[in-house]
Amino acid sequence: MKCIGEKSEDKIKEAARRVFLKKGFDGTTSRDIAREADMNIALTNYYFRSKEKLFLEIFRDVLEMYFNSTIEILNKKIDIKTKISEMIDNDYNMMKAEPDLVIFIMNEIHKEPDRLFPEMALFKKIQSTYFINQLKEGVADGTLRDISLENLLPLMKCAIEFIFLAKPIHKRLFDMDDAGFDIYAETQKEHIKAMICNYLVIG
Amino acid sequence: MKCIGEKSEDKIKEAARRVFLKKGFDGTTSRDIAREADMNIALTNYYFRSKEKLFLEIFRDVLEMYFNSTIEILNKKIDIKTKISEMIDNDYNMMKAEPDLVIFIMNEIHKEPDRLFPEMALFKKIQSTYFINQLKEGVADGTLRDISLENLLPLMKCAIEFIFLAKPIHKRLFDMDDAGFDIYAETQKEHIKAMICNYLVIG
DNA sequence: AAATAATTTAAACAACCGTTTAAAACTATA
DNA sequence: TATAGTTTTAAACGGTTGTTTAAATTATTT
Repeated sequence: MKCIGEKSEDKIKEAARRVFLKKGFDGTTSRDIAREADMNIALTNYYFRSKEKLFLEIFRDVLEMYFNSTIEILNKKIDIKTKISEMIDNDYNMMKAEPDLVIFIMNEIHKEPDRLFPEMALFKKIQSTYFINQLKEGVADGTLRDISLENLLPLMKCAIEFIFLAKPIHKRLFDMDDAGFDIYAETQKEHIKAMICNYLVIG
Repeated sequence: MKCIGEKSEDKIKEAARRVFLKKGFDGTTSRDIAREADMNIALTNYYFRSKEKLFLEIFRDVLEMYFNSTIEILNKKIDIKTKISEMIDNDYNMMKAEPDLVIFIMNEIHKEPDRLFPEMALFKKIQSTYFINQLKEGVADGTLRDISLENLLPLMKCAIEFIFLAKPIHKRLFDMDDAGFDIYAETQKEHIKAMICNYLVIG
C-alpha cells in the first residue's frame, strides 16, 4: 500500500468537508471536491459510492463534533457558574476555529430535517447529563431560578453562536473589520456569562 | 390589459420568494419557480432577465423587511423596558409568521457576503435610532448598565431567533411536536425578556 | 518475475441546468 | 375588422451536473 502522504479516501473526505461547510450540499459539485482534494473526479464515487453518501458521512461527523464537547462539559463535576463560563468559552473557541460549522448544520437541517438526523443515542446523552441534576437540585433548594434545561441550554449557546452566524451582518452593521469583530465577540462573551449567572443564581 | 387575478410578474416573484426561502439560491431551479408559479419557464427570464436578478430583487426586499420593523421599534418614544419587551415580541411574531426568513438571510450572506449587501442607508438607520440616546443617557445617569448597542441588540435578537433557527434540532433534542415547540418558545420569550431587563436595568 | 488485485485515469454517459428562440395567442388601438 | 404591440408557449440551445466505463497504472502476492 502507498503510505506517502494521506490515504486518498481521507484526502477526499477532508476536502469534501471543507467545501460542503463553505458552500453547502447544493452549492458543491463533485468537481469542486475533486479539485479541492487534487484528485481525479471518479475517485469520489470509487470510495464513497455517491456525493450524497459522502455528504451524509460528513454530516454525521460534524453533528457529533458539535454536540460532544457540550456533553462533556455538562457532565463535569464542577460548580454551575464555572460550568456556564466553560460552556460559553467552549462555544466561542469552536466558532473561532470552525466558523462555518453551525450555519452549515442549521441550514442543511432546515432544508431537509428528516433525512439528516442520526440515531437517538446522541440526543439521549444530552437529556441525561450531570448538569440536569445540578440544575434540579439548585432549583429545589432555592439557590437557582426555576428554569428547565430546555430553556437554559439555548440561552448559553445562542448569544455567541448568533453573532458568529450573522458575522457579515454585524461587521457591516457596526462597521467592524475582522480584528474589531474579535474584540466585539470577546466583549459579548463576557456579557452573556454575567447576564446568565446574574439571572440564574439567586442571591 | 388582463386584470383577472394577479399580474404574472407578481405571481412569479411571490412564487420565487417562497421557493428561494425554502431551498436557497443553489437549491432552487428555474423550473421549480415556474412550477410553483404555475407559469411557463421562459417567463422568469422575460420579466426578470435572469434567475440571479430575480433573486437579488427578492433578497433586497427580504433584508429590508427584516430590519424595518426593528428600526421602527427602536425609534419609538417609550421606556426602555417596554421597548425591549416589544422588540422581543416582534421578533417572536416574525419567526412564527416567516420561519424560513432568518436562516435564509444568514445562509445566503454567509456563502457570498459581498454581493448581497444593499446601499449603506439601511445600516446607517440602525446606527442612529432614538434607542441609542436612551441607552447612552441611562448609562450616563447610572440607571442602566454600561453596554453598547452593538452588544445589546444581538442579545435581544439571538435568544428567540436562535431557537427558531435550530427548531428541528430543538424539537428532536427535547422531544417536542409543533404544539410543544410553541409553548416552549413562549416560555423562552419570557425568560429572555426578564433576563435582559434584569441585567440592563440597575436597581 | 509473473500473476493478481487495487488504485487512478481520461473519456463518455444521460439528465438537468439557466437561458434563448421564434412562432402562437392574446389584447389594445385604429 | 385589420393592425400593432404585448404576453405566453413549446422547443431547443450549449454547458454543467452526478455517475459510469474500460483501460492504464501501481501495488501486492505467488
